[in-house]
Amino acid sequence: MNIGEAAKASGVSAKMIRYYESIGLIPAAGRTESGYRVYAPTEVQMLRFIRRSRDLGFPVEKIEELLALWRDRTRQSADVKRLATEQIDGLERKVREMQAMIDTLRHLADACCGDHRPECPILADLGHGVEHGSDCTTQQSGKEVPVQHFHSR
Amino acid sequence: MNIGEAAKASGVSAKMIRYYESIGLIPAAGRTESGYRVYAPTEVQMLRFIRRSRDLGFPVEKIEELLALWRDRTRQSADVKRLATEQIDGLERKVREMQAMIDTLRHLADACCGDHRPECPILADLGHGVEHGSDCTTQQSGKEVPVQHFHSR
DNA sequence: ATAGGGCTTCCCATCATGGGAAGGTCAAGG
DNA sequence: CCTTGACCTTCCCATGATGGGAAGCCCTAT
Repeated sequence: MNIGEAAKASGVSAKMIRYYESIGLIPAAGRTESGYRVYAPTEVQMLRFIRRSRDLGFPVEKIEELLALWRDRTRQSADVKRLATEQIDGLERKVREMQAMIDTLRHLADACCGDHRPECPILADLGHGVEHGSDCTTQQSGKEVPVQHFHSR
Repeated sequence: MNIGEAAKASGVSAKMIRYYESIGLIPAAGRTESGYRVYAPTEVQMLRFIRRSRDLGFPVEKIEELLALWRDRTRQSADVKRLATEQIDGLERKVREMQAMIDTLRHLADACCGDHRPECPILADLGHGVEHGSDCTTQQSGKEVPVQHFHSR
């Protein structure tokens, strides 16, 4: 099995397989006489493990630990669970950060009528942190569109 | 106002200010005779605009567009709102992706008892996409811990 | 033998940010 | 006046995971 076939079978691109080898995440593959890398099913399985771990957002550094635990028959499942839990916590923190951005953006976008006129509370906020209350509603036909409540998270 | 003061006043590091200048996001600052960059309040305001935009997750490329609209007195607020909405959509997509990872990870972590024994459904899943049903509960004292339902966001 | 496709290595780019070195500048205090 | 320390300048390197591409070798089918 050469690198192209291993790539197809594992879902990891040939480029990435070489990269993982270069940084020592996987052991150096065997070679044919002409220098082509050769992969056995075991190695493809390891590549699939890496692929799935990446899909769950684990950084390569953590995958190194996961692989070590995978190979270690005397591992304690607590160690694996801790890695998974830390990963969950990290993802949740990022989600909270992005959710805060989304909430702010939606708040601003809701206050922007989005028409042909130049008045824009979004730019006003970015530029001055709410300077002149140039809310586009002040220019409109009397119909007040009150700013939405800001739900953080 | 030199670069250090502008950095403090805007919340953008001196390093980043130079970088933004080098990529043309901001115009080249004036210089003293000795070559020090000089910043006027207007420029600090622009830096604060950039800072706030970055805090909302906008990539530099989009900030360029936002700045152009900010300066353009004949802009249409619809254009600003479109940028904001696209940003919201992009963030929400990423949040959904991460939420899916979180759900999968929590599902796996819940199935792992996390004790001293080596049996681990997390590793089993990563290695084989659920091979031998080596759920740790099978080894436990009869008390079944059913796998949680998997809510995909 | 030749063509095409796959393999090899090596370099470059991404995106936004920080670290650090080498050297010039400024202000305060001896 | 000179030193000291804190600042500024430019330039190079690193991050993390990935892709693009060039130059050159190898294999297989025609």
